[in-house]
Amino acid sequence: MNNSTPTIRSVTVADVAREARVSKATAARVLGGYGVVSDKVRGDVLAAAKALDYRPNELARSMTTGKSGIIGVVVGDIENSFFSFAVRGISDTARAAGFNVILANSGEQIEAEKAAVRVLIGKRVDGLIVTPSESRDVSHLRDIHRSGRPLALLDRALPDLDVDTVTVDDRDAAMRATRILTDTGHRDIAYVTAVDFSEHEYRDLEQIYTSSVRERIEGFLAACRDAGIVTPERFVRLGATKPEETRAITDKLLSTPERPTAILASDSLIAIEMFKVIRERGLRVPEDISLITFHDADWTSVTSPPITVVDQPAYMLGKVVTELLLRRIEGKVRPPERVIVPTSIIQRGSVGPPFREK
Amino acid sequence: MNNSTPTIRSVTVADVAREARVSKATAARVLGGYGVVSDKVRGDVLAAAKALDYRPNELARSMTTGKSGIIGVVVGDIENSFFSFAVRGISDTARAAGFNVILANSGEQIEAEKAAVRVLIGKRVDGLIVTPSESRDVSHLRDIHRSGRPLALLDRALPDLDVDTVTVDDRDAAMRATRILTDTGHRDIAYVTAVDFSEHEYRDLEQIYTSSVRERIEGFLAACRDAGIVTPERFVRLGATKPEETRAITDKLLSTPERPTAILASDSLIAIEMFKVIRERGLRVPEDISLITFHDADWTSVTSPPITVVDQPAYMLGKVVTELLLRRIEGKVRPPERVIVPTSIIQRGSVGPPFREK
DNA sequence: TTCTATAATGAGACCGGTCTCACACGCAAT
DNA sequence: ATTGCGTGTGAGACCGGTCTCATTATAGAA
Repeated sequence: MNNSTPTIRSVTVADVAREARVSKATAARVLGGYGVVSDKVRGDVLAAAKALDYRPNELARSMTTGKSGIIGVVVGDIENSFFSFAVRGISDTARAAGFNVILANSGEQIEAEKAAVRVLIGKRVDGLIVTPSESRDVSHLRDIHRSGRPLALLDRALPDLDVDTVTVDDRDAAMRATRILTDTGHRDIAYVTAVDFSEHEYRDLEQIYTSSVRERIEGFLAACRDAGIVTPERFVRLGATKPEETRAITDKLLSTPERPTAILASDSLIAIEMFKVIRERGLRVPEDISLITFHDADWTSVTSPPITVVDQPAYMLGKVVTELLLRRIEGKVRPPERVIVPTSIIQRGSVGPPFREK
Repeated sequence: MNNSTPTIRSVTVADVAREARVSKATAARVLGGYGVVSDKVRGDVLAAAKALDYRPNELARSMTTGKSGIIGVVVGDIENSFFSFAVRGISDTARAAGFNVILANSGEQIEAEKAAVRVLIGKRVDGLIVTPSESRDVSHLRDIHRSGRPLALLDRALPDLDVDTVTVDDRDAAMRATRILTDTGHRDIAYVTAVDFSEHEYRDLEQIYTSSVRERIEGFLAACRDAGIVTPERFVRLGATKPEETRAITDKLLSTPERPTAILASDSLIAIEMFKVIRERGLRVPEDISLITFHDADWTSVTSPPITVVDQPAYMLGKVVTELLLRRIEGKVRPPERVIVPTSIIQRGSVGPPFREK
C-alpha cells in the first residue's frame, strides 16, 4: 500500500480495451472517434470506458497528432483593460473553435516576451498571438514563423515581419482626436504615452520602436502642424508606464506657467492617473484643461464630466486576430493579411475651449 | 522541395545525439540536466544542440514525467476586475515557481465549469484553482480531488469539500459595510447581488448556492437586524448578472415611493451600472441615495463623489491560493487549509444621512 | 463453388522525451 | 594478478495515445 503518493494511475485506452475484451487499437478507434468499428464493439468499449471513468490524456494525443489544441497569447499588460477585452475576444473565439489559450504577460519587456515565446513553443502550441513590445528585436518571432508555427500580431505591426496582423487605425485616430482639440481652439496640447523609456522627454520618432505608439505620435504631430502649431513635440511625453511615472509627468507638465491646455492620453491607465492629479490640483475638466484618452474604459463614462475617448474595438481586435490565426492553423495557404480595424471617437464632456488668462 | 506543408520536423534529442556522435541517452542526460556526463561530452552535446537549434518538446517531457508545469484556473468572470486581479496574482506566483497558467471562464455556469474542468484534467494540469459557481453540484471537483490532482478553491468555500480554500471574510465585511449605512441613519437599504436567478426577488437563504453570496447576504441581514430594521430582506435583489439586469433591478428599486435610501452592491460591475442609473434619474450621491460597493475598482475613486468600498485584496487572494496549491503539488502532505483574508473598508464620499421628505 | 472486394479487428511501430539497467573502463586494494 | 568499486556511456523499455499495415471474416460476383 503506497500512500506517500496519492496519485492514482489514470485509466488508459489499454485498460478500457482489456475491460471490453478488444484490442487496444479497436478501443482507441472508438475512443478517438476515427476509423470504423461495429456497433456492438462500440457499445462494449463505451460501456467499459464509462465503467472505468476513462479520461483521454490530451498530452499523449498531442504527442502523436502534433496538435496541442492550445493557442499561446503574449500580451503587454493584462492589467490594462484594453488587453483584457482583447484577450476575452481571443478566448471566446478560440474556445468556440475548440482551442484553449495559454496567456503570458510580457510586461512590455522584450526579454520576458522572448522567454514567454520560448516556453510556448516548447509546449507546442498550435499558434501564437503576440503583441510585440519592440520592432527592433524580432528574431524570436521570426523563429516562430520559420518553424512553421502560425503567428499573428495584435495591436502592433512589424514592418519587417510579413505575417497576419490586426491593428487599429492609430495614426488616423490620433489625428482625429487631436483635431477635436485644435478645432476647439487649443494650441498647447500634451501627448502622453507609455513606451518604456528612461527619460520622459521626446526627441524624435527614431526613439520609438513600437508601431502603435509611433503612429499615434505621428498622427498627433501631423494634426497639430495642420492646425499651424509650431513645435507640437515640446509637449510629447514618454515613459508613463506606471502610475508613479504618469504622476511625475503630469505634475511637471501642469507646474509650468505655460502649461498645456489640453491632454491626449495614449491609454486609459495613463488618463485615470492624470485625471486624479488634475483634480487633486483643483483644476476643472474641461474649464481649466481638456482631456481625451484612447480606450473607452468603464470609468470614463462615470466621471464628472465624462471623458471623450477614442473607442478601440478591443474585443473585436482579439476576435479578428484569432480568426486569422485559426484559418492559418487549418493550413490555408494565403498571403498574410494586415487588417486595420477602424476606431470611433465618443464625444463626451471633457473637451472645452482653452482657458488662458492673458 | 516541399512547400505545401511548411512545418519543418523539429529537432529531437536523437538528432542532437547523432550530431554529437553520442547515444540518445547521453544526449538526453545533458539536455535534460540529469544524471552524470563527462565535461567533454557535455560540451559536444551542447554545441550540437546549439548548431541544430534544439528546443525541447515539453509535451513529450510531460508525458513521461507526468507533470505538465501547467496550473488550470477556472474563474467565474474574467471581465470582472476582481477576478482580473486575482488571476494576475495567480499568474505572477505561478510563473515565479516555473508554472504556466491555462485560464478558463465559466461565466458562472455550472455546465461550462464542468466542461472546463474536464478539458484541464485532459491536459494533465498539475493542479487546479477553481471559483466554484455552485455548492450543490461538486461531483466534478470531487473527481479532481479523488484523482490525486491538487485542487484549491478561490473566493468561495464549499462545506462539503475539504480542500485548500482561500476566501475573504464576506460575512463580516458585509456587516461592517451595512453598519456604516445604519449608523448614518439608513433604515431602507438595498442589497443587490449577481447570483444567477430568474427572478430578482429574494425569498430565503436556501435559494443561494454560492458561499460568498450567501455569507454576504447573511451579514447584511444580521447587521440590519442588529440595527432594529424589521424586514431587511424586502430590499435584497438577486440576478444582477448583466448590465441590463442590473439596470432593470435598479429602475424598479428606485421607482417606488418608499425606495431605499442606500444601496450595497456586491460587486463593482453592479455598482457602476447602478451609479449610472442613479445619475440618469437625476439623483445625487450621497444626498439622495448612499452607495457602497464591494471591490475597490479603479472607477470608484474618480467619480464625484468617490465611492466608499469594501476593499478585497484580490491580488493577494490569488497569490495565497496559488502558494497553497504549489505546496500541495510539491507533494507536501498536510491537512487542507482554509484561509480567510481580511478586507478593509475605504471610506470615501458616497455615504450620507438618508434623505426623506416626510 | 471459387474468387475477390470490403468491413472489422489486431499487432505493433511511432511521437520525443525520461529513466532503469547493464556494461566497459580505470584505478586502488588485496 | 585478481577482486572491487565508481564513473561514464549505451541499449532499450516506457508514458498513452495515433495510425499503418496485416489478417480475418463476410458478402457478393463470376
